Amino acid sequence: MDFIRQIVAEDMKTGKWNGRVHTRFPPEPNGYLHIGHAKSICLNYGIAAEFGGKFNLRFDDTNPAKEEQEYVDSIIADVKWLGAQWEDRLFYASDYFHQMYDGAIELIKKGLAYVCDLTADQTRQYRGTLTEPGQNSPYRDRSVEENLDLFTRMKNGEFPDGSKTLKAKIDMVNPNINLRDPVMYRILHAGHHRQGDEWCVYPMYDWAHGIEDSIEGITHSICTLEFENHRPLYDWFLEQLEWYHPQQIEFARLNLTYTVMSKRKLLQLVKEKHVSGWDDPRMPTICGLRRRGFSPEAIRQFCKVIGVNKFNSTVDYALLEHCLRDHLNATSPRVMAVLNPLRVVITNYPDGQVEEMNAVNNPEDAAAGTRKVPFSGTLYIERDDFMEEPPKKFFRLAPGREVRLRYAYFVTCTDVVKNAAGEITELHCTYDPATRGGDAPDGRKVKATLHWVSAEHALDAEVRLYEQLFTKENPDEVEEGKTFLDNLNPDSLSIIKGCKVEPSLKDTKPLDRWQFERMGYFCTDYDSTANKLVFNKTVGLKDTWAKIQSKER
RNA sequence: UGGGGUAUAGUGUAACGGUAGCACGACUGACUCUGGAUCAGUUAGUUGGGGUUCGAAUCCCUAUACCCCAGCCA
Repeated sequence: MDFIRQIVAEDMKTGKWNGRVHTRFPPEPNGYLHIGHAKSICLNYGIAAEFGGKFNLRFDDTNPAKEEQEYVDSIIADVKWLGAQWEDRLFYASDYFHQMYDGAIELIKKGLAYVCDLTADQTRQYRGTLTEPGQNSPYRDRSVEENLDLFTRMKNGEFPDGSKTLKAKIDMVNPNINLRDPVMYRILHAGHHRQGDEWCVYPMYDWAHGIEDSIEGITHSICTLEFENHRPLYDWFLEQLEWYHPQQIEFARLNLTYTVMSKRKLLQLVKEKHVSGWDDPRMPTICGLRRRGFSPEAIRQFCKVIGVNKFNSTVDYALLEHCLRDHLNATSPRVMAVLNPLRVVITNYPDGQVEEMNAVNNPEDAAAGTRKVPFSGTLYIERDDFMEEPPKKFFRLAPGREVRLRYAYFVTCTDVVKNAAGEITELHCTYDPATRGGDAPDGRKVKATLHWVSAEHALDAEVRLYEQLFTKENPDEVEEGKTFLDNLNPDSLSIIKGCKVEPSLKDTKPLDRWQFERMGYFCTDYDSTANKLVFNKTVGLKDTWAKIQSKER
């Protein structure tokens, strides 16, 4: 059990919150959610679910300059897709603006907040530095009446942006800089995506967040490590207000190898078109992973196994892939698809004959049933499954060698047909009619089983292959003068056209997940239509042959 | 140089004064109509130095390293 669940369990035992558990996920709608957010969602929702508590989805929309409805919509869709349930508790911080305003008036009346006329620049100077104390603002000792009057007029829009702020009167020499009279409100004559033009002052995070949690009756306010320095402020505001006071707990955010997670950088990748959009299958965004073919179960399992801690760490991307394969293996229907087709003619197969072969849909799941796959005298197999001069450990097809065509027949390669340039254009094989279905009655064995499609029945498809978006485990590790963009992998996307897939894929819909036998897991793309099938490679199967090859190289 | 945090195999984590365990990865092998899956096994760790204790990853001292904080962002 992680340290946060231990705290919650202990609180349940002592009755600290009267047996309640109430968590929340509070995204700012200024970007798309990514796998790091999934960690937080799974943590917060998971704790609520496990302890019989409640979970809120709340938009922390206190900065109209950066926030948009588009992000709100995507976040709702992503949290829902991940499986977290908030029932009727979808909230917006901006709906609490009146309560925040009232709270500010209260603090002014207690002499704990004041209107300050210092500019942003001056505020910075008065704050001091990490090692030097700050100085009191000359406006710090205004009377309650004057503060009330000025703050009201700030709210009414009488002053221009940046001309005044409301600050908490705490301690300008505190070693924790966050406590040196932090700004509670700034003037922003900006329309809010939900509140319209009602407000000319907007609350800052430190002031707003505790109030939001307090209003919603949150018990455990779980956030990331960088807010640890802010906890004294979170506590201070709620103590002075004497409002209901949740406990803030911080945990380490997720880092993943070969991945950038900062909103700024993800936004840059999108804006500068290094990727096709927020849902580019190479992006670590939830919508990107979804389009890539990830399942919510796989992401949830990943969030479970990485654990929760207070120290920074970087999780190996291979662990994510492991969780992915694990779930996809159990659930994905198998299908045969030839990505790089090589034509095969079965020379002794009766002219014009077509047979329907029985194929298992998912050997991991008997309930998935079987299907028929058409077989004929002209087929396609994978080019990589044939070698004219096979090295020792290559078990697949080669001249004179017999292999099995999955669910069909044993075939033996008799001839290699080449064009003028010496490239292999076609293979001639013979088949053994006695091996129909894939088993030899005489018990003889073959070392390989190949996937195939019937040339006449196959559907054309485009397949998009992906590699890591970055070439370095840590994309932010760069030489002087370079940026993470210099670590972009130029080969992260390759598009293969002219792939041949079995006819059962005819009616596939976007987001359908498949295993292309022996190739990997694939997901039907949004771009796919009945006339033009398009698949994304989610992740390859573990490939021992590829490993042998790369070792010998 | 101020304050707040954190250090366990290659990676992610557990052990809460009592045999350092699990997972991923890597490597062997078995099995297999997916070179998948499955199964069996191997590999490798408590940041350094002191102390307390019968006994320390755990408690104390000390050193070191890393992360966060000087937005009218969250």
